[in-house]
Amino acid sequence: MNKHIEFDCEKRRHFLMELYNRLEDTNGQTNWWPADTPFEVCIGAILTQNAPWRGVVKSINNLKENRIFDVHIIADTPEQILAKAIRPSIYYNQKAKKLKTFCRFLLERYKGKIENMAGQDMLEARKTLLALPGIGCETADSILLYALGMPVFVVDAYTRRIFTRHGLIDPNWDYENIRNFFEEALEPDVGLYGEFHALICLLGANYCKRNPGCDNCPAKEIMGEPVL
DNA sequence: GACCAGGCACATC
DNA sequence: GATGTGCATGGT
Repeated sequence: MNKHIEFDCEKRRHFLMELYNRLEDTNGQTNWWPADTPFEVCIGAILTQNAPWRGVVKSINNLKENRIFDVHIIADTPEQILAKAIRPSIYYNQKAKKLKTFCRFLLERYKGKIENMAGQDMLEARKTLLALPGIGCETADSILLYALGMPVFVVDAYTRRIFTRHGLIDPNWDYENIRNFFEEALEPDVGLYGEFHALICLLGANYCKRNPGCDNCPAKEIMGEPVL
């Protein structure tokens, strides 16, 4: 027995677009992901794992100020030095390893440029990224969408929490189930996916964190009363 | 001072 | 294959 409301693709598309438009009306264009280069998107995607974004900004600034922010230099910098620079991102020892592994991978396979993955088939690229240690579904999809401009819907903790809370997805669904929920219903539009994910994150951070009743939430009218 | 945030890997059952 | 646990900062 599923607890969530089931609705066909067309109705779902309608609903999601209504939600998207409402969130955009409230917040405007987010222009997420904030990064100067596709490489910076990748580094940010790894650093933001279970960490607030403000810490990631500090970490990236530290890397830049220390002139480490370069694929060759990160690959060759001792973990301790990296860890010190990315301390504000939490789990800095683990993440220092991840950054080095990722940069070495880029150098070995793509001449140090993530852009060189862009010609690859999307599913192949996804598989390649997921095979790397430290890159899970959300991180891989963030890289595919925001660094490579591939139409993948990024699912994060907020997406799960918000849509579960309102009875729109099943609490037991895994990452792929939730991704399909969006991708089946929406056109594969990179701009739409990028903005939608960002708006969901804003919604989560501003209204859902410690507000089970969803008071004052701009999307409540469309999403309905919380059921969980 | 407690709580928890835009995950992931690995151990254990 | 499902569930639990370590990682370990800094703002509220």
